[in-house]
Amino acid sequence: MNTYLNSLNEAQKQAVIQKDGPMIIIAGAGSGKTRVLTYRIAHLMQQGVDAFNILSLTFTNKAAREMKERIAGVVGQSEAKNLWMGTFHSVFARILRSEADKLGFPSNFTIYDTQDSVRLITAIIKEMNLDKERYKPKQILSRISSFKNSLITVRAYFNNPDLQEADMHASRPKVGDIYKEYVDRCFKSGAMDFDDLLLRTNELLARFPEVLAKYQDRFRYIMVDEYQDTNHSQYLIVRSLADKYENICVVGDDSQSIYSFRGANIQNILNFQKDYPDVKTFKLEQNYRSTKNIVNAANSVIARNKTKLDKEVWTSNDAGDSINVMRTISDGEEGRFVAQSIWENMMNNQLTPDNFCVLYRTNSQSRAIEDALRKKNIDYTIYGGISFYQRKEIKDILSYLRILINQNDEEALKRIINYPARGIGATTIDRLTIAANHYKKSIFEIIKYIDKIDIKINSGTKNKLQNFMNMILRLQIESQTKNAFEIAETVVKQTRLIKDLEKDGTPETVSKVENVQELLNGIKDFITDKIEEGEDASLTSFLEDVALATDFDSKKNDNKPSVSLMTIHQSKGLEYQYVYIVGLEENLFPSAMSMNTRSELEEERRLFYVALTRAEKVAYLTYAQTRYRWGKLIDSEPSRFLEEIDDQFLYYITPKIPEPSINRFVDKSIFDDAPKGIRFQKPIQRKKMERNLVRKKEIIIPKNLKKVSQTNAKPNLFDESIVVGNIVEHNRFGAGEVIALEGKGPNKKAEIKFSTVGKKKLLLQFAKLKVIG
DNA sequence: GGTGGCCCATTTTTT
DNA sequence: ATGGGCCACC
Repeated sequence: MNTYLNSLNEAQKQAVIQKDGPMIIIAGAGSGKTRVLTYRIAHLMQQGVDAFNILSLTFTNKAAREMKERIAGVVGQSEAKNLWMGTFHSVFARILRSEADKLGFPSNFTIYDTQDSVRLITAIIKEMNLDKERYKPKQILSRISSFKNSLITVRAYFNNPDLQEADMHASRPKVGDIYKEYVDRCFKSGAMDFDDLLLRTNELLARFPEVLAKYQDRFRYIMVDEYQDTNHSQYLIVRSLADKYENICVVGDDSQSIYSFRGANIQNILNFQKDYPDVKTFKLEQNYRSTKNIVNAANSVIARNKTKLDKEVWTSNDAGDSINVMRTISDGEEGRFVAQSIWENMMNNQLTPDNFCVLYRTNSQSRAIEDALRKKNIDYTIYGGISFYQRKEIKDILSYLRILINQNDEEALKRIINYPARGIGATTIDRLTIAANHYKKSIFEIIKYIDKIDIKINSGTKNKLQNFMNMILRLQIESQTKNAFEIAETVVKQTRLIKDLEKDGTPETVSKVENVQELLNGIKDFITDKIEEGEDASLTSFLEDVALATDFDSKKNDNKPSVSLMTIHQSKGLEYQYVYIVGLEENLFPSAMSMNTRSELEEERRLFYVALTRAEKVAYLTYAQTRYRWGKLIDSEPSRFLEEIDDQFLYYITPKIPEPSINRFVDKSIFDDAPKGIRFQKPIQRKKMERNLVRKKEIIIPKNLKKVSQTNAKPNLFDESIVVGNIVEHNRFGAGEVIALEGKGPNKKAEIKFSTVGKKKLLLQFAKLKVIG
């Protein structure tokens, strides 16, 4: 038989060679799921199935790309290229583009990201004169999103008394009206939001039987990865498409379902066997990734969940180290511990930083870790947070590009119509919006016909509007002959955006200008890549990529090995030798928002399970007794998850001490003005561990040092300390040498030669330099 | 209509 | 702590 089959265990092999009919692969963490999926697709192709007839849906673009590469390794590049592989959103965006006219959308429809959606909803709430305290735009959006993911259209909403009652009860009787207006406005703008990409696909398949038949015939073999995180809308798409041939293979792990907050429905995987009674079930239970201690510890935690499928993950790997538990005084100390520990493990085991990963529940926790790693000169890459494409200066340019593709794109238009300033103010935009709503046209069309309609805008402003419109129209014409890079470059030049940014010359704007440059380079790379691969290199294609890209997908430019910092959600599917899970505190992890119901808590527990099972060799769990949150120092209790791990797998670096019970009835901060008693800290018991002593010495930082770094408010401490010849470190530019100083007090500047960006003059009071040599 | 300063929320996770 | 939104003044 084929050689690749020999590298598989029995369960994996069975799953790979099962060709037809419905099947489910329950894949425990680290059980070689991707291998199985990859080989299964390759095997199908070797059995004569045409790549064009295989649809494989993944959770991230990155997963799709990697899988495609691996399949190419087995069946060859040219064949692999024909596979339909990608995220639900990207695959169906592509299909929607080619069928858009049926739904009344232009084929070059815009994809609204969350920011666009929130802004539109904010505008609608304002136009409807609703109280934005009661109607919080983000909350409204998430409600609308959940409607869409459950296929509750506007009409379905108004036909459903229960839903309306619920909103009435929540004192938000206008939710349905906002929903309706939001959908109308998206439609008028030729825009779909993320949920529309799924909802409209369902609409397409439901309303047009011939379209359904076409895709049913095209996708004879369907595979869905991470099935536990599909929502109802995705579920229905898959069911519809698979309805004819029923060659449907879903893969997932119910223990790793962590996206219910965005509508994922764990029941999809739990009920798969009910949907297809003649389903074949395969269980991948052998874990190849982690040590026994890690696998068993993870099992001991997840065992507490009631909702789960029956499976037993095991490993034949070594027992390995115990899982280390570390308590620190503060989040700052937690960061320093992590940095110190990573450094020691790197030194002791001759490891590069890319073997380490720090996982946290919320993005905001990254800061303390970053600070500590930077101080130790350990390279790190931070994933998530505000993505590059969300930054204002980038979104502004993208908005210009979007308008060129789709002039009805309302959100793009509103961003740029007066940026850079061209004398078109809020009042004008309000009037245009009212007219647009009245005539059921887009704002851009209103501007086009501004002389022909009754609108209260004076002639000077009309002129400005027409100048703006003409500029866009001109650029549109240019965009027909230029490629995406050239047109972006033209936009930047013609709109004088960079000039506008440069005019106030603070270091922040310097970085903005660089970001713009980076965007242009990115577009250039995109075009080169696509042309090389013989794929669509158009501006539309670029914008779609951007809209659906996650932070992971934007490849980091330098490939210097670095420690990875990310939220646990983002770590799904990844693995690292050493994993640090930080912030294991009640109200943080599990999150305070997720402790109200059993199912929410179970999801947090699955999240913890995911985090722990990322580790191959060593895991560290840390928690801090105090932490800065909302700009305030708060006390924390250790997470219940620490208690839930079977003790035999744990090693307490800091001894486990009974926490003083906290009075939950009275907020002690109301006594803040009372005289402070002596703060008694429990002596640390040093029974077992020498290595702790070493660590302790390293990580205890004099208290005043912390103060110093935090009171950078008024007089910058480094003002006087920096001298010519110092080696300093800058947040973004990295290390550099001070070659000259000028000015006094707040105007004092240093000229610094950076290896990365060359010479720069920076105002010391802003530059936040650290002397490192 | 534009700009600058003040105030406020923000921190759960993301395609 | 920090950025974004809003208001008041130019």
